[in-house]
Amino acid sequence: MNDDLFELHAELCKTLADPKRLKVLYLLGDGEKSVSELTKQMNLRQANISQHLSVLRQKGVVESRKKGTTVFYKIAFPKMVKAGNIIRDVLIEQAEQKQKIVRRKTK
Amino acid sequence: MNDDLFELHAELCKTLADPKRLKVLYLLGDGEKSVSELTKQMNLRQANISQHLSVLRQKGVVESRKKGTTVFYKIAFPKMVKAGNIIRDVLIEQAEQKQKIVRRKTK
DNA sequence: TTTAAATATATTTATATGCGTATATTTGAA
DNA sequence: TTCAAATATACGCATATAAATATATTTAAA
Repeated sequence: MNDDLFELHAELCKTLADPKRLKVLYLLGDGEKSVSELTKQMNLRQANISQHLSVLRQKGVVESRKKGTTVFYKIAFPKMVKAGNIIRDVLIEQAEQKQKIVRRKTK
Repeated sequence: MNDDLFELHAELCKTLADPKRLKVLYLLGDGEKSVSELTKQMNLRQANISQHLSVLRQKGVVESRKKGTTVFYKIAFPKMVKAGNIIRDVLIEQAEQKQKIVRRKTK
């Protein structure tokens, strides 16, 4: 196993290691969206959204398309995002399990 | 979709967003290992390994077991690591694709 | 060609994180 | 109990990153 791959993998994780960016990807899950659409749905400043989109684009996680003054973003590698969703499902499972344990203890 | 889940997910990604920690998880893939074993295989200082293991343990990614002065670590949620491996596979695919494009262009 | 809308970027600030060094803690053996 | 081995932790430093603010850029329309 090549160490470079761990570097690459870590880079990707770092790219995804931000709740705002994860939410952007979630919102892009059902098709491409413009920056202004994302800005509205995310309740964040436009500059901040652009910064995050820039990170995601540089790392190849999203792609952009320009029409007039509007820029549309979409997910570049759906498969990769699917993997992320699996992780999220595991997290939910975990959280539910913890809840059960807490309930049992407090009974 | 609850925003807390994105926070949780980001936390996990942050935990995995380090090449050393990913390598540790890879090494733990075929069973539990002691800190000293990991230190040897990783070619890092012992303190540094302990720091990384501490992060992984605090986030619930690994579990530890003590026998004498030796502490053994193992992966806590194999399913989660499996998801990580899917991501790695996608990364490899991507890298291979890029290589092909480069080859085509340089011909 | 001016203007406004949409988006991107530069800069600053605050905070987080990894590593190295040194030291503390725990445990078994002498 | 003293010592050594295995592991963990505390501290300082350097670097990376997110957010806010301000400004630049691009494009269409008036």
